[in-house]
Amino acid sequence: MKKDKDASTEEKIIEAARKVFTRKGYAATRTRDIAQESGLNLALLNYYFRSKEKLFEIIMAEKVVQLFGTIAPIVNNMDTSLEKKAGDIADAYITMLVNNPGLPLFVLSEIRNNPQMFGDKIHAGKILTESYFVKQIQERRPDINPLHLMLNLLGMSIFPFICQPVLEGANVITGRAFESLVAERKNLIGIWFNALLEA
Amino acid sequence: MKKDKDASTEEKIIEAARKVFTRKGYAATRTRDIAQESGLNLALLNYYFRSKEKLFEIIMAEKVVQLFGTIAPIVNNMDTSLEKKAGDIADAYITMLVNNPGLPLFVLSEIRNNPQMFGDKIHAGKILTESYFVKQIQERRPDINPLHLMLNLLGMSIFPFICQPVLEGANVITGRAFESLVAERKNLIGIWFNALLEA
DNA sequence: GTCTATAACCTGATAGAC
DNA sequence: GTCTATCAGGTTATAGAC
Repeated sequence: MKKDKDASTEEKIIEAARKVFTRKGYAATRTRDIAQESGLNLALLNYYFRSKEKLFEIIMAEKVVQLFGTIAPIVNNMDTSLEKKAGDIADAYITMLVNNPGLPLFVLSEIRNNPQMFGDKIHAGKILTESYFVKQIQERRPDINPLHLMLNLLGMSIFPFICQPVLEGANVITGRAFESLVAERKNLIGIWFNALLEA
Repeated sequence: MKKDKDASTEEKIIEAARKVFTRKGYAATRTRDIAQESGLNLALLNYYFRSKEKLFEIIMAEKVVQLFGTIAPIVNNMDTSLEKKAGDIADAYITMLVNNPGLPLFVLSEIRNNPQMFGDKIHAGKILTESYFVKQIQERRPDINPLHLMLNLLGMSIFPFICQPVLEGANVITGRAFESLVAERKNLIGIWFNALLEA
């Protein structure tokens, strides 16, 4: 884990851009915010990255991989059971999202704002339709569209983080308590998913 | 259902603002976009609503009520069982969201972008902690934080709509097929929620 | 490579004719 | 009430000194 102390100027800008873009979205962030957050000045952003848009594309590509790539190795593992995979997926997502709580809302909003910009760039399609995990679901429950169960599993893992700003704002559950709650879910979701497989 | 033909100028602007704000979010919409969408000119927006921000506040307040108010009458109904309520909530949300698929992503993003602006304005707190529905969950499963089951139920209902732009963009499921899929869930979610209650 | 100053452009809001 | 033209301020990007 490199720290700011010895980070290159380029890396300082990237790190600041990560923070600001993911917190406020593309349209609402000002390049001045990124410059200030990085402790550097505005001109350097263009010196290193040519434009706000180019800088954004770098961050966005990185975040798309982070969101959709987290479970890629799990869903195509041919050596684990359906039940094990479900638990692994929940665990992987929650562990990653506790450190990046704003990630899903950021990526999904930006895709909404610019649908044509992605499309093919997202391997979510493969995970949701062609993965070994989906095949295992189909074998177990040939009577139901496997997408239903995928959405339930991903929703149970990711949805709490999408709601976090509301839960915080409405004082339903905040800070550490929220983190404890989602940590509990690492184990519960596997159990719940099994129940859904039987239902 | 009034149509544009006899809608007042004020209503034309509101209707255009609804469309543009919910599709692109506050920061990314230009008042010019709203003017064009309404078929009117820029100056009229300020004539009727003073500023972009005031116009936005009207739309946002409306959308917050739409998102959080949809299930308010259901969760406090003292005459229905836990199981019935779960099915009713799924049905109410999905029915409403098929006509407003972008609503959750819009409202949740804007709250993230401006957390302090809301906070108290959202009765989500009451629904998630003080509703009769939550009491019924606690009675049935005193061993688990009822928020877990609320998040699962709301996630199963709402999460597919949050993913819709990705599902469309990655060609996983589009248009009519998506609508059929979520329609199926109106009945399935009640069954699934019962399974979670037992798990 | 890094900075300050500024150009070029865009956006929200208004003035004023009709 | 509605429109065109325009202002004032902010934002991205660049020029040019160091």
